[in-house]
Amino acid sequence: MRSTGVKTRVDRAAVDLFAARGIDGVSIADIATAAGVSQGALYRHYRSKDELAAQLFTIAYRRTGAELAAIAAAERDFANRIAGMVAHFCAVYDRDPALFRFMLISQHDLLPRVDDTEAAPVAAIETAIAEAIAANEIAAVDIATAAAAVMGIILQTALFHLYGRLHGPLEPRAPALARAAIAAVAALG
Amino acid sequence: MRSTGVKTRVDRAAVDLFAARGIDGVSIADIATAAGVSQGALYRHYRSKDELAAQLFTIAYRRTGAELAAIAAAERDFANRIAGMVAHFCAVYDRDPALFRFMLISQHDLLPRVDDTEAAPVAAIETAIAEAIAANEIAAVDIATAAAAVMGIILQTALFHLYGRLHGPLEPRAPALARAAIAAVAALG
Amino acid sequence: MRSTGVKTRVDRAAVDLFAARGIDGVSIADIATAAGVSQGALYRHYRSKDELAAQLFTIAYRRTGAELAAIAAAERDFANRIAGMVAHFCAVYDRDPALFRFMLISQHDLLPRVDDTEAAPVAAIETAIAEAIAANEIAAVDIATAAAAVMGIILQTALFHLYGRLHGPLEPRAPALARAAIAAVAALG
Amino acid sequence: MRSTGVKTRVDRAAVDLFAARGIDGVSIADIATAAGVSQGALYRHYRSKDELAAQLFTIAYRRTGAELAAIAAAERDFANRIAGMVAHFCAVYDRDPALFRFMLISQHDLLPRVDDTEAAPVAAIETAIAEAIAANEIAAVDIATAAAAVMGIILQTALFHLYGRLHGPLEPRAPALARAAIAAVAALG
DNA sequence: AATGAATGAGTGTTCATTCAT
DNA sequence: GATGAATGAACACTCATTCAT
Repeated sequence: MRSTGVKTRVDRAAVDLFAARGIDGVSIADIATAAGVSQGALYRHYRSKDELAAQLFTIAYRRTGAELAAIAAAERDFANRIAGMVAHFCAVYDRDPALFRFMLISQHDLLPRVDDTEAAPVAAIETAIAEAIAANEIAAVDIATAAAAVMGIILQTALFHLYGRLHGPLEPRAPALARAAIAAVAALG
Repeated sequence: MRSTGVKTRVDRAAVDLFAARGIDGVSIADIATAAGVSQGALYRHYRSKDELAAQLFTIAYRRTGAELAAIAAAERDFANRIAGMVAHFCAVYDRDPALFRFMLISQHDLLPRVDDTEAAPVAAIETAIAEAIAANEIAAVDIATAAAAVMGIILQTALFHLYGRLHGPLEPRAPALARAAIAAVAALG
Repeated sequence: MRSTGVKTRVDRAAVDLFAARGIDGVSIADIATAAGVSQGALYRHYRSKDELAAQLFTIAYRRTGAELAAIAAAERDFANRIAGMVAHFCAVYDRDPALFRFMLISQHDLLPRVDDTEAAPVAAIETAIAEAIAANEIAAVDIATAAAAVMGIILQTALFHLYGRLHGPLEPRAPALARAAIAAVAALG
Repeated sequence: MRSTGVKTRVDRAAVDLFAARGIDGVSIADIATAAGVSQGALYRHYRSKDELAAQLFTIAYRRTGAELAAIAAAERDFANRIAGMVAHFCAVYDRDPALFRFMLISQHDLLPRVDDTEAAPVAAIETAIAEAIAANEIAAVDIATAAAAVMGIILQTALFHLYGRLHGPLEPRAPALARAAIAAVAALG
């Protein structure tokens, strides 16, 4: 039971600081101080600042992708799948807005490093759309375009919340967002 | 007396480099070299690197906001206003994807510095939605939520294009995106 | 004539410090301070500490090699060539013992980086030996072995001087060292 | 109660690594890993990295000095003493070239710490020369100068071998090197 | 007006050493 | 005794900014 919980504290501090100031706006010294750890200790868990950021991103990204895929697999039709995934996005946001913000603002740098393209959250959405088309639940649409609309509605809502344009938990908004997403996809047809 | 257009070249180089590597990934030396200018000359036009980035962002941001407002003002009903604005976003993207990418990836840092809230692109969209509600063109919806959906559909589409998920000019996609945006807003009601 | 002589002062300080404490025993801060220059200024002339050390070594190494070759070429027989080269080594030592010491102690690290094998001081000695054999001035010996003996006599004498085992300028000792070198080569035959 | 031979393994690993990369190029972690020991365990045998290097050097240095002195004492005349000592140097080199290289490249740092001047290998050579002069075996020469020539011939040959300029075991070369050393000393007179 | 050398604070990273377990 | 996580003081290097020319 050695766990001083160094890694846990480092991860938490890093996500919070990265979310607030961006990866480049945060120094290793900042993270170490916020985590209550020496700078050197950090390097026992991550080989570099780059790896720290990439790990945090990749793990959250893959986990979210896997959760979305599981949710979609558990629902029977397109509408419920979209509703479930939208609700999950909202729940993820509500639970840890800093992590969500970190992912939004660092995706431009870090997405290219995630090669596991199947683990992507967007893949779960694309799969749901593709299957809905195949099952004649919705009209044929370009899958990438439709997925962009769905993700855009969710992520921009989260962003507006982060910017203070929206308030309160996101999860109660999930049903409305799901309806909007489904309508948008239908309108693309 | 050749107007070397130092500022023009600096601005161009800065946008391209910022878009490609992020603001922190680009040094003043990089920009000066790419612009064919000395580092010192750069400081004749901008007091700091921060100011350079903020200026580039703010000007493009306000110009886009003003153009959107003008387009909305020139159209008579909600559907045409959304269509016009969506088409304009697409045109802006097609004309200068680097500028678009610069704005997308640096909004998290630079948006807080733009205090002129009326000049924001989102303000034009919100106004169009508010007026449509007032004119009973659409059902009452939360304006910010609806604006988020509209912007999300547009911006995420642009992002997918930047990430290589979509190809070809965006403008031909404008009508479909507009339909999706309008449908999404309607579904939120 | 901008010359603040930064490079000159950096080179001098670096050689002196490297000679006294070894390359790894000297920090960039040490060199900058000793040269009366900021650390950053140093990087305008050398891309890295490594390159600084390698440049100082390579230039002195090649210059010495070229001078030895010129001296050998100017003399008619083996005895005079060895005498000239030994005298030159002594003169180089007397003029700048720190540079000599720097070269002796850093050869293990830096020699592998000098690819120009013809420019080596040892090459001049080997050439003189090979030509003496060809001209039947001396008996046939293994050239590398003979060159090792000649260089060993010179360099170990310099080392003894650096360690305080010998005193006074080296040049007066040159004739005796040359005799010893020639006798050693002859005895190897 | 298995004598794990921690110290033995540490010493071996340290010599090999120091020889290959220099003292400063090797970390305690490197040595511990190569020796299959924890870093902490290393400090049970040596108080510091400095002390480790100094001990390894000093012990080998003194042992070699003592062996040379014994060899010289066992021979009757100058020629046989030099021959014996040269042969011993070659044998030491052939048996453990890494140790030899370690001593050659670290002598600049570590020699000043060996205060026991009588234990030095060079002392054995100087004694042999001094006694040969006293016994009228050779002409009077400056002892330090003559010792430098003898050691230079041996050590530079070893260095050439380490640099790949010479090949095969050194011991067969011992007689020739001894002749060269004796001739060099004679020529210095 | 323009240059680019110089500055110096700040960065990520390494590593000898310590010490709780 | 042995371990290896933790420390913290270096270190090499970068870069926005200044300023003498």
